[in-house]
Amino acid sequence: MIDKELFKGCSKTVVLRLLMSASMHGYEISQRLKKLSEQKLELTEGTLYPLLHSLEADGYISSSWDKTTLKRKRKIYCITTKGKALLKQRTKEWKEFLSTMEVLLPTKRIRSDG
Amino acid sequence: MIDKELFKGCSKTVVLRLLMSASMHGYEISQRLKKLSEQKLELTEGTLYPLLHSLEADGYISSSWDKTTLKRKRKIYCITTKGKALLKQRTKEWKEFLSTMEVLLPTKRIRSDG
DNA sequence: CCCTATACATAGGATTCCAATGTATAGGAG
DNA sequence: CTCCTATACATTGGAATCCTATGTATAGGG
Repeated sequence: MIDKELFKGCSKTVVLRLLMSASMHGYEISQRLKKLSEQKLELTEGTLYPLLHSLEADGYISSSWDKTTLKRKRKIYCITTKGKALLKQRTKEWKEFLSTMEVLLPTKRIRSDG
Repeated sequence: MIDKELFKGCSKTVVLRLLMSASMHGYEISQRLKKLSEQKLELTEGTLYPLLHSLEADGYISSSWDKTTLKRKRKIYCITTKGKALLKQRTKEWKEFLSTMEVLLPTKRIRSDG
Protein backbone atom coordinates (compact mmCIF):
# COMPACT_ATOMS: atom_id res chain seq x y z
CA MET A 1 0.00 0.00 0.00
CA ILE A 2 1.40 3.33 -1.11
CA ASP A 3 1.28 6.26 1.28
CA LYS A 4 -2.05 7.97 0.73
CA GLU A 5 -0.46 11.38 0.99
CA LEU A 6 1.07 10.92 -2.44
CA PHE A 7 -2.27 10.13 -3.98
CA LYS A 8 -4.24 12.97 -2.43
CA GLY A 9 -3.29 15.59 -4.95
CA CYS A 10 -4.34 13.58 -7.98
CA SER A 11 -7.22 11.40 -6.80
CA LYS A 12 -9.80 13.68 -8.39
CA THR A 13 -7.95 13.57 -11.66
CA VAL A 14 -7.79 9.79 -11.55
CA VAL A 15 -11.53 9.56 -10.91
CA LEU A 16 -12.18 11.82 -13.89
CA ARG A 17 -9.86 9.65 -15.98
CA LEU A 18 -11.73 6.50 -15.00
CA LEU A 19 -15.03 8.13 -15.89
CA MET A 20 -13.50 9.22 -19.19
CA SER A 21 -12.98 5.57 -20.11
CA ALA A 22 -16.55 4.67 -19.14
CA SER A 23 -19.45 5.87 -17.03
CA MET A 24 -19.76 3.87 -13.86
CA HIS A 25 -21.07 3.95 -10.32
CA GLY A 26 -19.12 4.79 -7.20
CA TYR A 27 -18.50 1.33 -5.92
CA GLU A 28 -17.17 0.30 -9.31
CA ILE A 29 -14.76 3.23 -9.32
CA SER A 30 -13.30 2.08 -6.03
CA GLN A 31 -13.04 -1.52 -7.24
CA ARG A 32 -11.40 -0.57 -10.53
CA LEU A 33 -8.93 1.68 -8.79
CA LYS A 34 -7.96 -1.10 -6.44
CA LYS A 35 -7.55 -3.57 -9.27
CA LEU A 36 -5.73 -1.25 -11.68
CA SER A 37 -3.29 -0.25 -8.97
CA GLU A 38 -2.82 -3.86 -7.89
CA GLN A 39 -4.10 -3.05 -4.41
CA LYS A 40 -1.54 -0.31 -4.00
CA LEU A 41 -4.05 2.50 -3.97
CA GLU A 42 -7.63 2.73 -2.87
CA LEU A 43 -10.36 5.24 -2.21
CA THR A 44 -12.54 4.18 0.68
CA GLU A 45 -16.17 5.22 0.87
CA GLY A 46 -15.55 8.04 3.31
CA THR A 47 -13.22 9.61 0.78
CA LEU A 48 -14.77 8.58 -2.50
CA TYR A 49 -18.39 9.64 -2.05
CA PRO A 50 -17.67 13.15 -0.78
CA LEU A 51 -15.20 13.48 -3.65
CA LEU A 52 -17.86 12.46 -6.18
CA HIS A 53 -20.37 14.84 -4.62
CA SER A 54 -17.86 17.63 -4.82
CA LEU A 55 -17.08 16.92 -8.48
CA GLU A 56 -20.78 16.84 -9.24
CA ALA A 57 -21.48 20.06 -7.33
CA ASP A 58 -18.86 21.76 -9.47
CA GLY A 59 -20.37 20.38 -12.66
CA TYR A 60 -17.47 18.13 -13.67
CA ILE A 61 -19.56 14.99 -13.55
CA SER A 62 -23.27 14.24 -13.59
CA SER A 63 -25.21 11.38 -12.12
CA SER A 64 -28.36 9.42 -12.76
CA TRP A 65 -29.92 6.47 -11.00
CA ASP A 66 -29.44 3.18 -12.74
CA LYS A 67 -32.79 2.06 -14.13
CA THR A 68 -31.85 -1.45 -15.22
CA THR A 69 -33.43 -4.61 -13.83
CA LEU A 70 -31.37 -4.41 -10.65
CA LYS A 71 -33.35 -3.37 -7.64
CA ARG A 72 -30.21 -2.39 -5.80
CA LYS A 73 -29.87 1.34 -6.28
CA ARG A 74 -26.82 2.54 -8.14
CA LYS A 75 -25.87 6.00 -9.16
CA ILE A 76 -24.12 6.13 -12.49
CA TYR A 77 -21.59 8.89 -12.88
CA CYS A 78 -20.74 10.44 -16.23
CA ILE A 79 -18.06 12.97 -17.05
CA THR A 80 -19.35 16.28 -18.44
CA THR A 81 -17.84 18.54 -21.08
CA LYS A 82 -16.59 20.74 -18.30
CA GLY A 83 -15.11 17.67 -16.62
CA LYS A 84 -13.31 16.64 -19.79
CA ALA A 85 -11.78 20.09 -20.02
CA LEU A 86 -10.66 19.86 -16.41
CA LEU A 87 -9.20 16.41 -16.98
CA LYS A 88 -7.21 17.70 -19.92
CA GLN A 89 -5.87 20.59 -17.90
CA ARG A 90 -5.08 18.45 -14.88
CA THR A 91 -3.35 15.85 -17.02
CA LYS A 92 -1.17 18.56 -18.49
CA GLU A 93 -0.39 19.83 -15.01
CA TRP A 94 0.39 16.29 -13.88
CA LYS A 95 2.94 15.91 -16.67
CA GLU A 96 4.47 19.23 -15.77
CA PHE A 97 4.67 18.14 -12.17
CA LEU A 98 6.34 14.87 -13.15
CA SER A 99 9.00 16.57 -15.22
CA THR A 100 9.70 18.99 -12.39
CA MET A 101 9.86 16.15 -9.89
CA GLU A 102 12.32 14.30 -12.11
CA VAL A 103 14.74 17.12 -11.32
CA LEU A 104 13.98 17.16 -7.60
CA LEU A 105 13.71 13.45 -7.03
CA PRO A 106 15.33 11.61 -9.93
CA THR A 107 14.04 8.13 -10.55
CA LYS A 108 17.12 7.22 -12.53
CA ARG A 109 19.71 5.37 -10.50
CA ILE A 110 21.65 7.71 -8.24
CA ARG A 111 25.32 6.98 -7.68
CA SER A 112 25.19 7.39 -3.94
CA ASP A 113 27.16 4.36 -2.90
CA GLY A 114 29.35 3.70 -5.92
CA MET B 1 2.83 27.43 -10.68
CA ILE B 2 1.85 23.81 -10.16
CA ASP B 3 -1.08 23.02 -7.86
CA LYS B 4 0.36 22.65 -4.38
CA GLU B 5 -1.85 19.65 -3.68
CA LEU B 6 0.31 17.54 -5.94
CA PHE B 7 3.45 18.48 -4.08
CA LYS B 8 2.14 17.98 -0.56
CA GLY B 9 2.73 14.27 -0.42
CA CYS B 10 6.36 14.44 -1.39
CA SER B 11 7.61 17.76 -0.05
CA LYS B 12 9.29 16.10 2.93
CA THR B 13 11.05 13.68 0.64
CA VAL B 14 12.25 16.52 -1.57
CA VAL B 15 13.63 18.40 1.43
CA LEU B 16 15.51 15.29 2.53
CA ARG B 17 16.84 14.89 -1.00
CA LEU B 18 18.10 18.47 -1.06
CA LEU B 19 19.81 17.96 2.28
CA MET B 20 21.32 14.76 0.93
CA SER B 21 23.12 16.78 -1.73
CA ALA B 22 24.37 19.31 0.82
CA SER B 23 23.64 20.65 4.28
CA MET B 24 21.97 24.02 4.13
CA HIS B 25 19.75 26.40 6.02
CA GLY B 26 16.02 26.79 5.65
CA TYR B 27 15.95 29.86 3.51
CA GLU B 28 18.39 28.27 1.12
CA ILE B 29 16.17 25.20 0.83
CA SER B 30 13.26 27.36 -0.24
CA GLN B 31 15.42 29.27 -2.73
CA ARG B 32 16.91 26.13 -4.26
CA LEU B 33 13.52 24.52 -4.58
CA LYS B 34 12.19 27.57 -6.36
CA LYS B 35 15.15 27.68 -8.71
CA LEU B 36 15.36 23.94 -9.41
CA SER B 37 11.66 23.80 -10.19
CA GLU B 38 11.88 26.94 -12.34
CA GLN B 39 9.41 28.75 -10.06
CA LYS B 40 6.87 25.99 -10.49
CA LEU B 41 7.05 24.82 -6.91
CA GLU B 42 7.80 26.56 -3.67
CA LEU B 43 7.67 26.05 0.05
CA THR B 44 6.79 29.24 1.86
CA GLU B 45 8.02 29.88 5.38
CA GLY B 46 4.77 28.91 7.04
CA THR B 47 5.08 25.47 5.48
CA LEU B 48 8.82 24.99 5.37
CA TYR B 49 9.81 25.77 8.95
CA PRO B 50 7.18 23.60 10.62
CA LEU B 51 8.18 20.85 8.19
CA LEU B 52 11.83 21.17 9.17
CA HIS B 53 10.94 21.19 12.86
CA SER B 54 8.90 18.06 12.37
CA LEU B 55 11.71 16.28 10.52
CA GLU B 56 14.11 17.29 13.25
CA ALA B 57 11.76 16.20 16.05
CA ASP B 58 11.61 12.78 14.41
CA GLY B 59 15.38 12.58 14.12
CA TYR B 60 15.60 12.65 10.34
CA ILE B 61 17.63 15.84 10.26
CA SER B 62 19.73 17.72 12.79
CA SER B 63 20.51 21.40 13.05
CA SER B 64 23.24 23.67 14.32
CA TRP B 65 23.62 27.42 14.28
CA ASP B 66 25.98 28.74 11.67
CA LYS B 67 29.07 30.08 13.40
CA THR B 68 30.76 31.77 10.45
CA THR B 69 31.49 35.49 10.22
CA LEU B 70 27.89 36.31 9.38
CA LYS B 71 26.07 38.01 12.20
CA ARG B 72 22.72 37.08 10.71
CA LYS B 73 21.66 33.89 12.42
CA ARG B 74 21.26 30.82 10.26
CA LYS B 75 20.38 27.30 11.24
CA ILE B 76 22.17 24.71 9.16
CA TYR B 77 20.27 21.50 8.60
CA CYS B 78 21.98 18.19 8.04
CA ILE B 79 20.44 14.84 7.15
CA THR B 80 20.99 12.07 9.70
CA THR B 81 21.55 8.35 9.15
CA LYS B 82 17.93 7.80 10.03
CA GLY B 83 16.99 10.48 7.53
CA LYS B 84 19.02 8.83 4.81
CA ALA B 85 17.22 5.57 5.44
CA LEU B 86 13.88 7.35 5.24
CA LEU B 87 14.88 9.06 2.03
CA LYS B 88 15.82 5.74 0.49
CA GLN B 89 12.50 4.22 1.48
CA ARG B 90 10.48 7.21 0.36
CA THR B 91 12.29 7.34 -2.95
CA LYS B 92 11.44 3.70 -3.52
CA GLU B 93 7.82 4.42 -2.65
CA TRP B 94 7.84 7.39 -4.99
CA LYS B 95 8.97 5.19 -7.87
CA GLU B 96 6.30 2.66 -7.03
CA PHE B 97 3.73 5.42 -6.98
CA LEU B 98 4.91 6.70 -10.36
CA SER B 99 4.66 3.31 -12.00
CA THR B 100 1.16 2.82 -10.58
CA MET B 101 0.13 6.27 -11.72
CA GLU B 102 1.40 5.52 -15.21
CA VAL B 103 -1.43 2.98 -15.40
CA LEU B 104 -4.04 5.31 -13.93
CA LEU B 105 -3.01 8.49 -15.67
CA PRO B 106 -0.80 7.66 -18.65
CA THR B 107 1.58 10.37 -19.69
CA LYS B 108 2.03 8.79 -23.08
CA ARG B 109 -0.21 10.29 -25.72
CA ILE B 110 -3.79 9.04 -25.45
CA ARG B 111 -5.70 8.40 -28.65
CA SER B 112 -8.80 10.26 -27.57
CA ASP B 113 -9.44 12.28 -30.68
CA GLY B 114 -7.78 10.26 -33.40
C1' DC C 1 14.32 56.89 8.02
C1' DC C 2 12.14 53.73 4.87
C1' DC C 3 12.19 49.88 1.90
C1' DT C 4 13.68 45.45 0.52
C1' DA C 5 16.04 41.11 1.17
C1' DT C 6 17.59 37.72 4.20
C1' DA C 7 16.45 34.45 8.01
C1' DC C 8 13.85 32.34 11.56
C1' DA C 9 9.42 31.34 13.89
C1' DT C 10 4.36 30.62 15.24
C1' DA C 11 -0.70 31.36 15.78
C1' DG C 12 -5.03 30.16 14.16
C1' DG C 13 -8.68 29.76 10.75
C1' DA C 14 -9.59 26.91 6.81
C1' DT C 15 -9.47 22.89 4.48
C1' DT C 16 -9.20 18.03 3.91
C1' DC C 17 -9.20 13.31 5.38
C1' DC C 18 -11.10 9.02 6.53
C1' DA C 19 -12.51 5.56 10.20
C1' DA C 20 -16.63 4.63 11.98
C1' DT C 21 -21.26 4.29 11.49
C1' DG C 22 -25.79 3.81 9.33
C1' DT C 23 -29.22 2.29 5.73
C1' DA C 24 -30.66 -1.07 2.40
C1' DT C 25 -30.64 -5.06 -1.07
C1' DA C 26 -29.25 -9.78 -2.26
C1' DG C 27 -27.48 -14.44 -1.96
C1' DG C 28 -25.56 -18.46 0.47
C1' DA C 29 -24.98 -21.20 4.74
C1' DG C 30 -26.92 -23.23 8.67
C1' DC D 1 -35.84 -17.65 9.33
C1' DT D 2 -31.47 -15.82 10.80
C1' DC D 3 -26.72 -14.75 10.18
C1' DC D 4 -22.94 -13.43 7.41
C1' DT D 5 -20.86 -11.34 3.54
C1' DA D 6 -20.84 -8.47 -0.53
C1' DT D 7 -22.72 -4.73 -2.87
C1' DA D 8 -24.03 0.26 -2.85
C1' DC D 9 -24.79 4.81 -1.15
C1' DA D 10 -24.15 8.37 2.40
C1' DT D 11 -22.73 11.34 6.54
C1' DT D 12 -20.54 12.62 10.93
C1' DG D 13 -16.93 14.31 13.65
C1' DG D 14 -12.33 14.22 15.36
C1' DA D 15 -7.66 14.59 13.51
C1' DA D 16 -4.24 16.11 10.70
C1' DT D 17 -2.44 19.45 7.67
C1' DC D 18 -1.89 23.76 5.38
C1' DC D 19 -0.43 28.33 4.82
C1' DT D 20 -1.71 33.41 5.28
C1' DA D 21 -0.74 36.68 8.25
C1' DT D 22 2.09 38.33 11.57
C1' DG D 23 6.20 39.00 14.35
C1' DT D 24 11.33 39.43 15.36
C1' DA D 25 15.89 40.73 13.79
C1' DT D 26 20.03 41.94 10.73
C1' DA D 27 21.90 44.37 6.68
C1' DG D 28 22.35 47.42 2.72
C1' DG D 29 20.66 51.06 -0.59
C1' DG D 30 18.23 55.23 -1.50
